[in-house]
Amino acid sequence: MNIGEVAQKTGLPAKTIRYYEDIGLVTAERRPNGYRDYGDTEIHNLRFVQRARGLGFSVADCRDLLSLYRDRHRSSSDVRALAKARLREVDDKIAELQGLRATLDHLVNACAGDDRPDCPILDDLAGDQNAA
Amino acid sequence: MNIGEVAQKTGLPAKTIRYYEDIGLVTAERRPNGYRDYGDTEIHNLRFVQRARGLGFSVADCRDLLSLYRDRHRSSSDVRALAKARLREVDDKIAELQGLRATLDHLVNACAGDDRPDCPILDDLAGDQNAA
DNA sequence: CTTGACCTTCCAGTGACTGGAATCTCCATG
DNA sequence: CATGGAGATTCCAGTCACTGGAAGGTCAAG
Repeated sequence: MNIGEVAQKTGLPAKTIRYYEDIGLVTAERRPNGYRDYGDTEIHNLRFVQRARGLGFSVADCRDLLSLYRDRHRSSSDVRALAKARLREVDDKIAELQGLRATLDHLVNACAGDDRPDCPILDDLAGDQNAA
Repeated sequence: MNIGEVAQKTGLPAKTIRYYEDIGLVTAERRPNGYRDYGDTEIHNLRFVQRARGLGFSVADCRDLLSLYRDRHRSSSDVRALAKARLREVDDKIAELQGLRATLDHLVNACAGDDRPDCPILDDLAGDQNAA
């Protein structure tokens, strides 16, 4: 199967698929004419990576997950550790963003948003103690 | 004031301060010896950028915010629009991460995490319909 | 035989820094 | 006055995960 068809089937851009080959994540055979040739296994692996990336795993994580996936004798605890670490990252990020959200919301509500120049948002960014 | 002192006062790495000058965000005068020379205004602007970046505004946003800050005749509505756009971004990101969190949490709970190879997490990534 | 779609490689750019090398300036001490 | 070390300068390269674009090879249809 040519890369274009794979791109259509998976929804991954051809550029990205080539990139994954460049970094040795999912490689393909070559035809005599130099074209990449994909089979079911490669498509499967690409979708695997696509899902993992969708869950926010780094490409390095994907590499580990793929190799665990291919290892029939892995322990599920190894995989679970990766997932838990990712879960912690997500939790941290959510907490951080919720803090930001509160501040931004506060500032947006404090600001009249009219034609006048007074702006508690800028006052706050400027470090004005009486701001917002 | 030398860049090192500014770095200490603001907590910004000297590298970052130089970078901000490179991209024309916060510039400094030069002494005859070529050293950058910072005054209160520059420190103030650097802290302004630092706070805005802390709220997740892009460097491009910071540029806009700084120029609005310097413009005595700006309308607060312009600033408010930027803050509201940023708030929306944050909300979207939080929603996305909460979706991921739910999936990850589900998978982590479904996985025994022991020495056996069975792993619902990998099954799910592999697209196994009966997974997790 | 030509056209156009599709494939190839390689180089450069993204955002916001960060690390490191080579060189220069300043100040204090011997 | 020489020297040493801290701190300043510039410039180049790397990060992460792609993405865009140029230049050129391949293939099937008309």
